[in-house]
Formats: sequence, structure tokens, C-alpha cells
Amino acid sequence: MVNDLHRRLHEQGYDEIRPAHGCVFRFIEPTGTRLTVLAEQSGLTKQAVGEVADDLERLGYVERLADPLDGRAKLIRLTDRGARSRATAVRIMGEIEAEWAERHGEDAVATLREVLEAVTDERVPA
Amino acid sequence: MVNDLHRRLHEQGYDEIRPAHGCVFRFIEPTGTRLTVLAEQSGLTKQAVGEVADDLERLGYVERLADPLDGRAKLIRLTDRGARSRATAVRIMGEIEAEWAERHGEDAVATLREVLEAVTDERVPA
DNA sequence: ACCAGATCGTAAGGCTACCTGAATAATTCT
DNA sequence: AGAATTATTCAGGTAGCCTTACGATCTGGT
Repeated sequence: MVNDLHRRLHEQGYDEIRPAHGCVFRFIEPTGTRLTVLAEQSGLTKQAVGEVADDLERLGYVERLADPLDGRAKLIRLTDRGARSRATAVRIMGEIEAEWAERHGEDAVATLREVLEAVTDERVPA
Repeated sequence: MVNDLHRRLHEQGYDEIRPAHGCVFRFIEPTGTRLTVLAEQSGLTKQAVGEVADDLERLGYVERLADPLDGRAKLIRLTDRGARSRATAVRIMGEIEAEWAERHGEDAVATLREVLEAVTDERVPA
């Protein structure tokens, strides 16, 4: 799924986005999200996510704002371009899942999703 | 699945085996397998698999024999220890799948396997 | 009001698991 | 005989993580 997503993202012109950037795109919220939160949710260190955020900032997909609620913190937020790319990614994943459903059945794909979510929830730690 | 497998392998004393070693364990055959074949099947370069094989040889899990059918080639074969560790890994994976079946149903896990195998076959290239 | 300790982001350096490319010796195929 | 293949070696590079350390800021207890 991830391979296919990125192949298609590249075809759509988003050829700078790599799988590793997912730790930001997956968990970022419209109003902005703190680095620490992204790190926690993705199961990576703050440093790792920080590098990804640097990268995405350099590429113009996210920006950093001071967090009004905490002087230490910054909010990472999608730029317009970032939001568009994310929307494209969401659309593509929907398309891929639809293709899978066509080929293997809606029920099978629903089961796939359920079991996969369950087993990854049960044993999160890498 | 892979994470859990290695966690349990470590608990059973096989704490030198890492996920990267899978490219050998997954495709090696009882009578021995050529490096080139392992590389092809795992989708890695011969150099990469060669390093893994060196590692497993050093650790005593595999040995290299001259291939009687081709003087250029060598057969990579599991040692007794390698075969035992592989058998343990197979057993553990069976146990994990059985646990999944217990929790989510035999049918669901069967479907999971089928769909996963199908979609990864359709689009193999990383 | 203050200080100790937690938390936020960042910096610096290291590691694993791969890759490309080039070269070589031995052997096999055409 | 010449071309291809097998394994190996060496050199160098990269992505995607990690650990350790640190300064800046916030928070809770006194």
C-alpha cells in the first residue's frame, strides 16, 4: 500500500515525498501539532521526526509556528501545498483500497483492515 | 508479525538473529541454495545477501559448500543449528498465526493471508 | 517568589541495512 | 576462443533511524 501510494504520488508530481515523511502526514492536525506529539504517535524519537519536519519545511510542505500555549513548543502545520499533497494522498489510498475491494471483495478488504488494525494495536512496540 | 517473531526468537535464545537475516532463512532450501538465487528471490543485491550470509556463517547458522553442478557456484546451506533455529521460527510464526485466529477468527486470518499474498504478488517491486 | 525537576525542541554523532559501481578469479556456455 | 555467469572484494554512499547531551522554558511544591 505504501509503495503504491508513493509511486502514484510521484506520478502526480509529488516526487519529493518519501515514505519516511509519513510520520508527519499521518498524525498532523489542521491546526498544527507539536513535534513531541508526532513523535509519540508515530513511535519514533523527537529527533527523527524533527529531521523529517526539517525536510518537509525545506520542501515547503509544513511550517513551524510558535505555540501560543507554551513558549518552548512549536506547532508544525501543513502549508497549503502540504494540505493539497495530503489530500491527494488520502484520495489515492482510497483508490487503492477500492481497487483491492474490486479484486478481492469488499468484505475481504474490510476484514483485512480490521485484523491488521487489531494486531498492530495489540503489539505496538517495534 | 516480524517484530513479534524476533522478540520470541530472542526469548528462546536466538538473540543474534535479526530481521535482515530473513533474506536467507526465507528462501534457503534444505539441500543448499546459491547466493544468486537468494538475492533474486529476496529482491536484494548479491552483495547485500552476501553480507548477511557472511554474518550467518560467522554465527554458525549456515555454511558454504562447493556446488557439485557448477564450479563457480557455492551452495549456502543451514547448519544443524541453523536448521533448528529456522524450525523454531516456523513454529513461532505458526503460534502467532494461531493466536491471531483465536482472537479474530480462523476465517478472518485466512482472508488476511489471501488478500495480503494477492496484493503483494500483484505489485512486487518495492 | 523561588527553585528543582520535568518537558520542548535541537544538535551532534553513530549505526544498520541497504545501494551503486568497479574489479577479479574461476568456471561455464556458445 | 570469446562471452557470460558465479562469487567475492573493495570503495563509497544514502536513508532512516538511534543515543547522548544541552539550552530554553514551563510547572509544582514550598
